[in-house]
Amino acid sequence: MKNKVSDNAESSVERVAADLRGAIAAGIYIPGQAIPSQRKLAGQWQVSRATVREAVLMLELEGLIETQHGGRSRCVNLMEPYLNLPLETSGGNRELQLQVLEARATLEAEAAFYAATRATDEQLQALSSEYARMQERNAGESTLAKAKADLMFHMMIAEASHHLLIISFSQLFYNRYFNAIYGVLSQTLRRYGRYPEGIAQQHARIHKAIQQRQPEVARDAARTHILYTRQLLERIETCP
Amino acid sequence: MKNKVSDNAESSVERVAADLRGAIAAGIYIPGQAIPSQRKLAGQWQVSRATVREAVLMLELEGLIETQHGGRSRCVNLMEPYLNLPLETSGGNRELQLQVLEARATLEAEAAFYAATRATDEQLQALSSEYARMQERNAGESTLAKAKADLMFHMMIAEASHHLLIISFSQLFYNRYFNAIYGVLSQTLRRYGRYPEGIAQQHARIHKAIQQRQPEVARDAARTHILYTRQLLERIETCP
DNA sequence: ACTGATAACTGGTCTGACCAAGGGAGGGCA
DNA sequence: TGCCCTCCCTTGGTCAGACCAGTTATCAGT
Repeated sequence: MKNKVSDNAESSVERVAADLRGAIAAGIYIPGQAIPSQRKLAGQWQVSRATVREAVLMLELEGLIETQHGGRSRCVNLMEPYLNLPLETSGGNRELQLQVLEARATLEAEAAFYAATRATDEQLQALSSEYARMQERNAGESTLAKAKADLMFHMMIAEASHHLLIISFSQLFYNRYFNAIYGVLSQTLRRYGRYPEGIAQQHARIHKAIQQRQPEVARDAARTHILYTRQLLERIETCP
Repeated sequence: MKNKVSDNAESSVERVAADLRGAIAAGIYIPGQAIPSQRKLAGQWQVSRATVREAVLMLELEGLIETQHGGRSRCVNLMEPYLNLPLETSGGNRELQLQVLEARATLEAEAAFYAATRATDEQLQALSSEYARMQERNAGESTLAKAKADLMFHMMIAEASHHLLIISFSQLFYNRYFNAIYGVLSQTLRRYGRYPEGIAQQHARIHKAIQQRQPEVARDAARTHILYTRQLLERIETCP
């Protein structure tokens, strides 16, 4: 008798598609980043390219990846269609900045949590390098460069979370609200002339927690960090 | 410059998929009925079987067709998942019978309309043959046989409509409510000993209108026919 | 440093073959 | 006669290798 529901004898293409879906969901392939070519995937899974093509077609119809003749196939950002918020983010709108930072608090906290849980050793190492680089850069470079270093640090944490939704959302978030977020940093720097003590310490705490794989600590550290930033903005607003 | 929206240079697989979709939507392939094999489709469209397979896969993921290893691929009934109504249709439930006939009035009317508009010449000829056969059978066969002949006549009209939704719905409708519908016929026959005058005339009118390709007339004739049947049921109910 | 040709990719399609599973026609059995 | 079983053909699933058509990175020449 056949068992349609839990059919163990799944076809090759379904197996490949499931693996690929899993890899994407696990953040092994980052949205916007190219996935291996069909030929490589075929070799990797020991199936023919025809089978890989059918699997890739399935994922494409599901909206997980997109292909381009001649170009490489890449994984799409799942949040793209759902994040069409107005982006008048010259950095001047305080209310929006505050809201963005509130949303970011949750996002960063979860990203840090999962990064501490699931980051690969290579990612931890890369994060460590980037952290060191950020500290160097902190002494004597332009505000923009510091902002970008800060962004890179947080983005790497998001990617290390291996969580497709977090990665997708983070990408869009940082792309669209770069000004809103780093307008805070800019104003802070203008006011204090340097990073406030807290930020460097918080970055250190986040970094340490992730490196030591302490998810709860990392989540709390990230959340505290963002809310601290938010507080800075409020202070600037109320005490010009 | 590329035009993503109205890209004229669509790929082969997309063209084949579109054609196949069109053929199914046009009722060329009836739900439940097998579509040509991939090899035949490949020959038909002058493309490779790999391309056909990708097109078929697309339609399968869209839920339009289903494939079975070794078996033939067949077009699915779109309404199946949406028609899980209770089917206690022993033919005794008067209220349900009335409701069914009301729904059928609209369904048959539209089917007749589109049949008169889009039936192929072959289908008109087949319908004519079936109509003649139904008349012969009307003189001296079992009630069940008459009911089945009646059903066949209406089903052929539905198929000639070349309207996927009408065909899908008709299939399920007649399968599930056969008893509810032909309980009416059975009771009518028991009461009058033969078909009421009206029914034969109405069948003739529907048939004639479709043959002469008069959509409006066909629609009206079909609607009148079903509502007449409904009226019969009410009369039986109120005057036992 | 910039530009333009070029070579090395990529995805899209084709061919022909084999395997495995369903389905129908026929023969054997009761 | 009627049922069941087997065999064979067709079907979908997979494979290998090839070619075409776009993209992209490289590198020589300006």
